[in-house]
Amino acid sequence: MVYNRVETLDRTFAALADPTRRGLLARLADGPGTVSHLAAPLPISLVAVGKHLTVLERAGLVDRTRTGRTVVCTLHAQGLADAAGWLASYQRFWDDRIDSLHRYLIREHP
Amino acid sequence: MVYNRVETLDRTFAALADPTRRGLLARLADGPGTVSHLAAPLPISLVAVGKHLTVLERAGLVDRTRTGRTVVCTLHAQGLADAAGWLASYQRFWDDRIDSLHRYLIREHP
DNA sequence: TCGATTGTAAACCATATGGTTTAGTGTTGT
DNA sequence: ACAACACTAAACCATATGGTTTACAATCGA
Repeated sequence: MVYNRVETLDRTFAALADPTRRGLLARLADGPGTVSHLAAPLPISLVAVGKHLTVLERAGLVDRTRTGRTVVCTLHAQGLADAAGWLASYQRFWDDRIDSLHRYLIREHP
Repeated sequence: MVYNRVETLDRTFAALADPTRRGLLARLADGPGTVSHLAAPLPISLVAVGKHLTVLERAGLVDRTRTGRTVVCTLHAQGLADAAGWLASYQRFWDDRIDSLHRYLIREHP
């Protein structure tokens, strides 16, 4: 595992520890959205949502692309895959029915 | 999923966000250990390790059982399984890559 | 052009986190 | 009995986090 990956895992798990951010990811799983659109249903300010999106971006979980004056956010699953890959190394502790090929792919091609 | 699980997910992901705690889990994957034993190779105080273990216990990731004056810690994978379960709902966002890699391996290395 | 819209930056606040040192509570071995 | 051991609790400190309000920059539409 590349050393830099450790810091990324830190950021990824820390990003996932907040329910607002997990909610944003769940929303983005249905498709891209602008910052305003993502913030609209939430009970916090637009500024706070912007900060959450910055955290998610630094964790490698979302991409932000500015087009004009709006910023469209999309799910960037690499961070999620990294976190899942780390957890997969512990899968034997709770799941006997493991797909060995899947584990092999995670391990050999992270 | 039970509603209360959300707070547990918060604690679980937050616990996993610290490299010292991930190291403790990796160590515990090889078998149980006392607090002193777990702390010995680490460059921080025993007190700090004890706090980390409290965090891991509250996150449902380790069990602590006192026997005499020593406390033996064991991996409790339910929290890890919960986190992996949450991530699994996003697996379709990166599984395509795994599938194509699988097809590549089958095609190039039959 | 100019006001409205979209988003970020800055400053601020309360609380949480990760570490320390020092005390304290049991437990063990001699 | 009692000193050493294993761990936890308490107090403390520096920094991080999640939220606010206000200010700012950039873009769009009329």
